[in-house]
Amino acid sequence: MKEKYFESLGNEYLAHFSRRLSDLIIEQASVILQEAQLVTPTTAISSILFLANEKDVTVAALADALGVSHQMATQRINALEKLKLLQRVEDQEDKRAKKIVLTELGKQEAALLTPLTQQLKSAFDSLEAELDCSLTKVIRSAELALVANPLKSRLAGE
Amino acid sequence: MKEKYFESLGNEYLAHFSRRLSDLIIEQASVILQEAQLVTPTTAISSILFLANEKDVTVAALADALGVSHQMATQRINALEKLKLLQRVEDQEDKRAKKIVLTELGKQEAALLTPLTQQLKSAFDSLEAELDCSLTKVIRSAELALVANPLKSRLAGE
DNA sequence: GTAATTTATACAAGTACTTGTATAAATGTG
DNA sequence: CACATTTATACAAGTACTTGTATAAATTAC
Repeated sequence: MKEKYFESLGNEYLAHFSRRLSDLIIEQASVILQEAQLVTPTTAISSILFLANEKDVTVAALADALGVSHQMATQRINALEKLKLLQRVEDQEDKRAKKIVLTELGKQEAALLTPLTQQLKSAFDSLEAELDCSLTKVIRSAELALVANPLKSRLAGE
Repeated sequence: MKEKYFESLGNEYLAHFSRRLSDLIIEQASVILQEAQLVTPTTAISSILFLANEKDVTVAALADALGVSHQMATQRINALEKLKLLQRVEDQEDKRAKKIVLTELGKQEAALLTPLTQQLKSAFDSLEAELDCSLTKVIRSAELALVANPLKSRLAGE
């Protein structure tokens, strides 16, 4: 098989490969969720589990906990609200804030998701064992390293 | 500093971290391109360089070379055409096909991009040296491993 | 040599994310 | 206590990708 041009590319293609890996994982995890009759989008698993375990969660609290922007949290919540997995409830003390609570359907999802998440963890363990590398740790370290010392400051001759 | 909930998450959050790394790299690389007065979007660097080095490139050839879908190639070409970096030219032999050629502006970009890409490579080398891990290789290996043996087949008890 | 298929391309809509902007309620300042 | 600021939320548009659908030209099949 002739080698593709992109296969000769090196680490300057890292963003591309990293994005592809992310998309692939989401795709493969979605298959598993769908087969388990779950409606939660893969990217919302962590939101559902967090809401199942915490009380008095606001948009801001969810965003902070999951390490995403408020805008992202709003959009994920909108998606889950459409799926009738959660509801926004007015906060009586602070009328700006809204409490986010799982519906009955949402709680059922959470109950099914919890064991599935454990299984997914073990699937990723199998992957990391095969690669002989703690992929998650390395990727998170890379992010921290780039935040501390961005590409610009790593250019030759700077 | 209190640990965020998401920091306690393990590899089941791999897709999220991988996506974040990709976005961060694109963001940081864009800064460098913009400061160099370049208009090429980061994600189109490889397209520009490929077109600068190859003749008679069609949409299909570009997609194949870069390892992306035809739809993606079409969209990237559309974006670069809007920026006046390339043109579509009717193929006289095969009237279905269109040859993609860089404009003068596109060639200027390519001339500036070539040395910058080398610098970016060394910046990534510095990152990999710091991590003591060939990040690109690991990420590509992960993708190949997941294609060969998807998450579903890695679930405990299968 | 007409019909079915394959090849080459492109548009449109959907997902997950971003930034920019907006609005309303709480808080802090003089 | 009125005015400015901060906090909490949300909508809208833009990017990079996906899938689904469409169209036209070349190839193959009989």
